[in-house]
Amino acid sequence: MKLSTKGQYGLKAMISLGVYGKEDYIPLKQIAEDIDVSENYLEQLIALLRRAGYIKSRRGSQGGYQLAVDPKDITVGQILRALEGSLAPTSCSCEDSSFECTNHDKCITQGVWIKIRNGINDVVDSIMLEELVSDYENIDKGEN
Amino acid sequence: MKLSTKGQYGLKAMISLGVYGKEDYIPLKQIAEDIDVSENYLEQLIALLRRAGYIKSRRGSQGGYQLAVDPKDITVGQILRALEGSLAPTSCSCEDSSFECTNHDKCITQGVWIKIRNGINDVVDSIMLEELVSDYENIDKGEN
DNA sequence: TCAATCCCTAGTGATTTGCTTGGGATTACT
DNA sequence: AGTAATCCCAAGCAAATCACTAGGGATTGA
Repeated sequence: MKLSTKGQYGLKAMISLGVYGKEDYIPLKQIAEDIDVSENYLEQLIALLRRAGYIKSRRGSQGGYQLAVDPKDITVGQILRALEGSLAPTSCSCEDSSFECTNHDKCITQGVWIKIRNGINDVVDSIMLEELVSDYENIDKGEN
Repeated sequence: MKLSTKGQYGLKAMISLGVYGKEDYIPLKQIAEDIDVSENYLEQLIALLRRAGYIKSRRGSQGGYQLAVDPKDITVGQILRALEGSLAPTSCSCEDSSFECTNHDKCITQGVWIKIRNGINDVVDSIMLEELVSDYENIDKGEN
């Protein structure tokens, strides 16, 4: 029942971009240093977030990445689902339900999995990226 | 972010034992048939639940398994944690915290993981095994 | 005694994870 | 126009984990 490192690094990348703001495009290299992960791997995670419409990019020299949305308009849940897929604990409790329980009316436990899924979504959709960005900025202030 | 089949089969095994009640010891074979899983695999899952004190066993002829607790005294959360370990989404958010974040004061995201963990635990600890057992019994009634 | 049952450990093929590698396309700057 | 900086993309791969299987030992009731 663990999140993969995609969710962990990817969310940190979004926080990092949130801190930089929207004036410049930040190169991959810099974000990778900030959150201590290899550039090549981070690139793949950022691609997921870009395809989801949460990050925009500019190629070439002076290029880089930037948030495509305002941190107060996006939830941690949106970010994690873009990176990890559904946060449901079983395939039979995914939102799209393309994987249905074979014995769907007799499956007692499916109700449990759906409650877990809803519980997770409630938590992560109640946290805006903005909150984490300002947490980060406050810690920096406190330490210097 | 998926539960393993341990949690899924193990919880079903507990429901099955709950339905049988405490008069007889139910042999592994019968439980395995009920929930459609191999005996050898189920045996390993039941061993986890036995070591956690939730199932008792009798060896030898006429032996088998039986709940060691009343279904109204045990939560789905206790069962899942016995099978899966902590339901925390990262090792740095486990209850025992033997895996600490290396950069523990600067880690912004740890707060998110702990909220997810608590959200999951709240859901699963609010469901008693008894509820699932009676759901099962009601479905059987409805179908025959 | 012996058949039924639980108990335990080791092995194993398939899948997923967490990357690395390497080449191509685009852009700013000179 | 050339070149360095950067993003984009797909393939490959070692290690870990998952979901079992296999098989032998211990215990108990008839």
